[in-house]
Amino acid sequence: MIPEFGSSRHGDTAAKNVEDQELKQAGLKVTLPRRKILDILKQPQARHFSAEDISHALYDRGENIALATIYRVLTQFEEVGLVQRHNFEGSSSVFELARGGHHDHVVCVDCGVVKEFYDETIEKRQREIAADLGFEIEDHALIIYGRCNDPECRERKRLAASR
Amino acid sequence: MIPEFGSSRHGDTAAKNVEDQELKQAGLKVTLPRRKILDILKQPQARHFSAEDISHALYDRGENIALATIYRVLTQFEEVGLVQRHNFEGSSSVFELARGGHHDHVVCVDCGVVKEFYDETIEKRQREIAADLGFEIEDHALIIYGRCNDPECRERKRLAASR
DNA sequence: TAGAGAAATGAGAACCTTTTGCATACTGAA
DNA sequence: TTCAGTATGCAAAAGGTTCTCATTTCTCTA
Repeated sequence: MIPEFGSSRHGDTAAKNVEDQELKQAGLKVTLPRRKILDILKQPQARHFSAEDISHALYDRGENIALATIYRVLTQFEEVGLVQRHNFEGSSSVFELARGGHHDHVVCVDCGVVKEFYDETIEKRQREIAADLGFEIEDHALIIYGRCNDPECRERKRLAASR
Repeated sequence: MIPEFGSSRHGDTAAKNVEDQELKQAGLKVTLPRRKILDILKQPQARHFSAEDISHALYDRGENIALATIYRVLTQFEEVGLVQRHNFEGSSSVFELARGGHHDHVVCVDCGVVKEFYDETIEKRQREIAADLGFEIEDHALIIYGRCNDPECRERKRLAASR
């Protein structure tokens, strides 16, 4: 039961136990698909995944989970607050692990890279505006679309297009 | 050719001429479907339409335009800047006539009513944030979801659900 | 630790919105 | 008025997401 030396990668026993706890605390049964999907969502290289992205990521790991299950699991994760769903421009929803704090997004229209930000000034104004209009805020989405100045942008664009 | 007394409703000759000019100025051929759709978009009672909404509105007027055409026309209108497309939460895009100024939206999660606002403080912060992150702003979408305090909200909700 | 009952999964069909292909109809310039 | 080039209607297709249902997996209890 003690993780052996060199086993510290995804699928790691210790990591699994952590994830099991998270799932249980969220009120969800611990199942293989849920654990694997959570594992993908936690990988540090990326933060925003469409259902397809997750499917591909799993495939790359040699795992295979039905798309229907991925959608179901993501929806459940969203319901219990484990992930947030965003509808960026374009067709499909993207999901990201909820890490407590709210934040908004800047998306590059060329390469699709996503950056996050939080701005209290904006948050405050939103609350004021909603109140002025007689609304009780439930949620909000602020997405800035632009072009990033990253030299790798063009390269990423090419990659994204070839998928 | 002079509009007769009592003819000042949609379909009005004078109004048609105005719309014809708008279409021409936008670089589009004047066709019946385009004129009719523009006419629906201009009606004062509502501002935000999905393709279905437009289809139904046309149907109610005894007109009938293929959904495919409605989508094509809306896309063209968007391309020439006549309308703006928004992706509120939920499945379909909504379109509104572009009347010059940019504005953002507050949407009631119960009845779906949409209110618009413009706030220079938020606009300014967005520009600053984008600049800080090295982005050149192309566009942005800010949607506040909440519950309105309108007594008719419940009634509208019922109506919306029954559609 | 085996077994029952509840819940979750896989596979594919179904759904919904949006797009596309193609034959026909219309628009606008000559 | 004619004609080339577009636009439209219809039906089929596409893309993303959800649903159905038979089968499998979990969890809990005996």
